[in-house]
Amino acid sequence: MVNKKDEPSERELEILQVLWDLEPATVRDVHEEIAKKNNIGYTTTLKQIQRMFDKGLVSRKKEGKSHLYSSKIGRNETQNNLFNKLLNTAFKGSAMQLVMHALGKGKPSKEEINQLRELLDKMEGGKK
Amino acid sequence: MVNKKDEPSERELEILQVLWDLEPATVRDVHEEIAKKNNIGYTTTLKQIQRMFDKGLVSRKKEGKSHLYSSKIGRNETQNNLFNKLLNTAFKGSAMQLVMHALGKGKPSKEEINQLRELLDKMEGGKK
DNA sequence: TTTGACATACGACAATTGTCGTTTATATTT
DNA sequence: AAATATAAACGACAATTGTCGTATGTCAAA
Repeated sequence: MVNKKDEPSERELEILQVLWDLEPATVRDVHEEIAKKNNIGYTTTLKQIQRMFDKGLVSRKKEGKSHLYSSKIGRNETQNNLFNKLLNTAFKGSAMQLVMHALGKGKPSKEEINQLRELLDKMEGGKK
Repeated sequence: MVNKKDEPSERELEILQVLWDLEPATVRDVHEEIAKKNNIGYTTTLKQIQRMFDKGLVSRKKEGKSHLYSSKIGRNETQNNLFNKLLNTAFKGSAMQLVMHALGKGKPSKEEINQLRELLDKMEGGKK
């Protein structure tokens, strides 16, 4: 279980996002999604995905004339990595600061606020 | 006020971190810090900083034979940008999800928890 | 004023990333 | 089977990044 630290690049992350929702998906599928927001050619997406395959970021299986791709790293794991990176670089490891920051931004609904309170209670309970 | 989207690179961010703490600082100052964690040469850091200067990420002023550098973008602004990026890419814009994630990780102290509760109260208050 | 000791400036190089154009392979439709 | 779509494979190219080595400038001590 060698911890390969493959931080996906910007575009790669976009592609992974799509895959996590649609997988297994063809290059075309992914491209259509990506192309909604970015004006790039099909072969660009194709190349990107192929490189991801070479790096082992995604797996694939032949299906007719095309390939069906799936991500090899999970959304959760990736969130975790990126989160940690942000935490350690920009926020100097202070999760609290990050939380405050996050709360300051989005406007949580009443429900969400309560949900958070509960979580806090639980955390406090579970502590010594 | 042209919104130049200069996401600092990995290394650049490291350098900014140091600058935010020490500025105004010489290349040497910054390098000594960076070198604690990374085994790279002085000219590497120098070059990096010079490029940052060219890009307008930092400013400088001659002081004797060396230069004193300062960051031109604030820590806060940068945190904001990076935070947003993470939010939109990996967390699909759900700040709550990110908050939960963050709380799940670090173990906030009792005090911090209370601090958070207060913040929640305040937020709820400020919402219709 | 000559000599170090540093600091900066310059230029190079490899790897990665984002983008394509072109060619080749493979289904599918006549 | 021949023609037509599509998908994949290749190879290219420019920009960015991380890293240095070498050359040049400059302040300060001998």
